Amino acid sequence: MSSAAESVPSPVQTQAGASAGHADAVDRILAVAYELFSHRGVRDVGVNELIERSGVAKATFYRHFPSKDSLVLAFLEQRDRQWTVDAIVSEARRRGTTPTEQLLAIFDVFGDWFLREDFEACSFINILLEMGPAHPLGQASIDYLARIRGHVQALAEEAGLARPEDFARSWHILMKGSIISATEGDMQANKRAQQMAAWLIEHHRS
Amino acid sequence: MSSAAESVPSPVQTQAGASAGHADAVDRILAVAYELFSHRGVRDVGVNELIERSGVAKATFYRHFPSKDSLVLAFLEQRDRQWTVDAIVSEARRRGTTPTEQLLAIFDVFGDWFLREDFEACSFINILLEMGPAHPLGQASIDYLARIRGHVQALAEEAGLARPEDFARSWHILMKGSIISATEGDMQANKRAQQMAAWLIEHHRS
DNA sequence: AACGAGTAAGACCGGTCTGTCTCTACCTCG
DNA sequence: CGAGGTAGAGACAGACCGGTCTTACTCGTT
Repeated sequence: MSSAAESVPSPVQTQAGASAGHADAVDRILAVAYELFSHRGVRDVGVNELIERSGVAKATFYRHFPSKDSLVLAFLEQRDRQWTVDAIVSEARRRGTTPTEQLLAIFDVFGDWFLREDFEACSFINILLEMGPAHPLGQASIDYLARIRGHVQALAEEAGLARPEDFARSWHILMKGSIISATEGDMQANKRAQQMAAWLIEHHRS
Repeated sequence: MSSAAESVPSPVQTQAGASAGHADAVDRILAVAYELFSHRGVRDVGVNELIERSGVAKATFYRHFPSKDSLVLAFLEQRDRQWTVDAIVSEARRRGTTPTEQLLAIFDVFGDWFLREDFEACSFINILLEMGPAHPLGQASIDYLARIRGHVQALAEEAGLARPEDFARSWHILMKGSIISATEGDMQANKRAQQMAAWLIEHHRS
């Protein structure tokens, strides 16, 4: 179940005392990986491009990440922190005052996100569909998607809605569907989903 | 807009008069391509595997399809016929008597489809996300997704619903979101989407 | 001053990719 | 019969893949 966030080489405690001169190689690799994986997926990005863009030797790369897939796992964890938590959930909580407002604000945040010219869709969906649900990276993506549902479920409980888990699963259908529609070019997808989301809230009151 | 269904080598009128002895090579290639592309996407399937599985020489393959991408375009067209039209839309129309029932029956058909052990998700979404919306194959996928919306819009018009295009776009969000949820393993995703779909119909009456 | 750890640079390996080309066999039509 | 088109089989090219390994350099610590 929670096999997603586990043994990925933590970029924090890199090198206990022997902190090398330049910016840590691990940090540079992770920054480049985030940029490339989030916009182009996994298979389209090769190890050679990753090391060239991060100015790192191949041996250094493989000292910190035993395989390309392990770097992808680290990217997914980073994506959960920077995108799911910081960019979406925290921002939506900030924009609303009541839990219900905060829930609906998710689709306002989506609206701003859809308009970015480097809109990259949801990496968890992308990688799940790219690798398939049986692949370890697909499994990890499923775990992180479940974490997103967990945030929604927490807000539903704060709002006192009935059957919070069912609510979160239906809500997530609206989130994912609107992201695909935005990828197709529908810039009003967030508004359409938000309208249906309001009806969903209404039917979960009581 | 409608650049999707165009110059793909039609498997019907292959060889006007010089019909070769065995089953047409084009038909075998297309059958194998449908099986492999629908379940594993584009990049995971190589030309060598395609020709081996269809018992065809490489030169024969490239005589009929100038590139791998052109075969993918032919697959997308076939997918539109066999899956969108025959398996989903026609089946949903068969299951319901009124246009409203036929619309809601889409999610009953989805329910049966989700339960298949070789459930392969939506090839148009898969390839759109795999190649990106800027790639020709991603563009073609967007076109075929628009055709799906066209079927929904037609049913909405038959049902006399208000703003049929907006209705179809919202409806499509539910279809796509439930497919992703099914890929994650939620076998009730069709029911959740169907409930929200009923509310959507309700709000488009008048 | 000497050492060891970590680094950049890049050659290298075996394998895969799309796409081209050659060769031979067959079948049909004139 | 013979020509032309289509077929299967497969070698080959050129690029790229993930991953291993060697070399030389730069540090901080002792």
